[in-house]
Amino acid sequence: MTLDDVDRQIIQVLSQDGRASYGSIGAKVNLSAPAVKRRVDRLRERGVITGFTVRVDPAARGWTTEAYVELFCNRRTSGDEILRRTERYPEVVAAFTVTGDADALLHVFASDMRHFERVLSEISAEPFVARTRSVLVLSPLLRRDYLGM
Amino acid sequence: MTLDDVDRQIIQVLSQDGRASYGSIGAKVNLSAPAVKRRVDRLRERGVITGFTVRVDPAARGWTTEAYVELFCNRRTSGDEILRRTERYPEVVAAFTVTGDADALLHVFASDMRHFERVLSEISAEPFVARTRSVLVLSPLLRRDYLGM
DNA sequence: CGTGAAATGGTCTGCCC
DNA sequence: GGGCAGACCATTTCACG
Repeated sequence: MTLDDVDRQIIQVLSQDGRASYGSIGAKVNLSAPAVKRRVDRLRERGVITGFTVRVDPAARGWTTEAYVELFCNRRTSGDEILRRTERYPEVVAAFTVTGDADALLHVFASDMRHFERVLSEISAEPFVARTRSVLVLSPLLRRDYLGM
Repeated sequence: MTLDDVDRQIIQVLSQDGRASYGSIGAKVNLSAPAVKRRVDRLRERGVITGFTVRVDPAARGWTTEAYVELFCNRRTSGDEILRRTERYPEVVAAFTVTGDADALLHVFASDMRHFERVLSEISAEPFVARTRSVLVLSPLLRRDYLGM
């Protein structure tokens, strides 16, 4: 379960370039390419690295509307049920149960305001949802995809 | 600025495996490897694809505490200033200006509650911050890194 | 857990459609 | 815009320290 310093360095390099070759990673962390590969394979097996993705600019893809939607549930609704109902919306990119007065928090992308309004009204109509409160993103200031810690 | 259907398919494949070879992508979208590469290069030039990253499980990396922090600012603080002050915290992975009573929203990861409390008090002590309100994540239900739209 | 070499397979350029 | 061919480079597996 413990990550050593080299593991952290490898993750750091991959976070900045997920397609970096094992050789080039090795050059930065003073390791040979096979050694880097073995470490990456092990990090995947251990579940630290869960995969690789492309970073897409939401606006450039045409997703101009971004919001966080707080969900207030009627009865005590389980996280599993919230997940099952909300993951069917492709617009929902993240969902959490949270502390505070709301029960859950959804991160939502939509192509425009009309689209967002439609999705919001559909989510609001889910049987377990009592009400919602939306916070719309005005300007995305920072989007990191890794932590330098 | 327009993405055609093949571009969307390529992004979809890359979102599931950011290290997929151009040949294997081409097999799925009925294109040759060089054709896929040319499209990916063009998507990068146009700013649709901003890069490639590794997907890391926060818990497996030791980040067990996750929170959203709403920022209430004293005077009218510009987004630029909020960015300049908050990006110095490696724990802050995302920042937005938002609608509603709060001025900005921060997405924060910390190794534990003590760590989070320390970061929160440091952020609260920033001169432009009047007060904060934190929503702690209990269970991450869903983390998508792409939209199927 | 590391290295170095050898076989495989992917990338990428130039050229043609 | 896409396909093809070939040179080049990365990945991957192996034996070995």
